[in-house]
Amino acid sequence: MLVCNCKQISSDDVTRMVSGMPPEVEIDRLAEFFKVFGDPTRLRIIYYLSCTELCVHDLSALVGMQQSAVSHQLKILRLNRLVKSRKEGTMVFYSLDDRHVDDLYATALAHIREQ
Amino acid sequence: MLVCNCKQISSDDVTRMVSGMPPEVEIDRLAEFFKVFGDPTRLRIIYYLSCTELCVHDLSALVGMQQSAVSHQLKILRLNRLVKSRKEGTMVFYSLDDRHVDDLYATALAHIREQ
DNA sequence: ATAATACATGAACACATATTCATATAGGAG
DNA sequence: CTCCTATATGAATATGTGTTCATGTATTAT
Repeated sequence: MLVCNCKQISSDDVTRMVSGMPPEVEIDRLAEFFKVFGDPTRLRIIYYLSCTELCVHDLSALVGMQQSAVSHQLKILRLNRLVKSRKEGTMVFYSLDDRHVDDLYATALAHIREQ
Repeated sequence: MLVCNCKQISSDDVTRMVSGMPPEVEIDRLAEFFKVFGDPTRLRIIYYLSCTELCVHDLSALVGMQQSAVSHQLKILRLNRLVKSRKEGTMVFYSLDDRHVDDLYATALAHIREQ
């Protein structure tokens, strides 16, 4: 790996940086994970589920979208282990399934609220 | 806003949830912000900049992408105030410009590393 | 002046993604 | 059984996004 010498970065430093880099698989999973939060509809769903457990119908009423759209998004959230579901009769109740969600939410909110 | 009564959620609770919901503009900015982290190339750039200040040429060598691609991504990072730039002659040095970046990175990494 | 280097940017293209529509499945009521 | 409700899912479509290519701008050197 060649690097220009504009700042005279030693090849040791380069080696350290490159080897400290998380493996590609992890970077990809990380990107995938952030992408899940990168959609307003999913963020609204996450917000409402942070208030209380909700069924799909209630969620779609609250976010003002069709049931199908909400189901599709819930599947993405489920696959990324951000929500879990519980079946009760014909209904499925969803709730948050990750203690990191609130942290991420709060940190990101702090960022965008700074000027 | 109508909600089914499968869990007998009081209309007071609904009002509280709905009014506690961040305004649409904020949700959109939040999604936009997370979207910035939702790309492997940008995550790699962020990682290298978390090690040290770097010029565009070095960055493109490190991430193994064309200078143009890196410039495009740096613009996105700059517009979202995650990196700042400093000009020195013909070169432009980039560095991280947000104290929340490390937090987000660490929290998300903790999530994906759990099982 | 010209040449060379560093970076930025617009256009184009390929690919991903969110929503809608239609339909399928599954459970409960009659 | 049939009907209805709740949810899931595949296909289609419109929109968004990342990369490349070509080119533009700016600074330095000769």
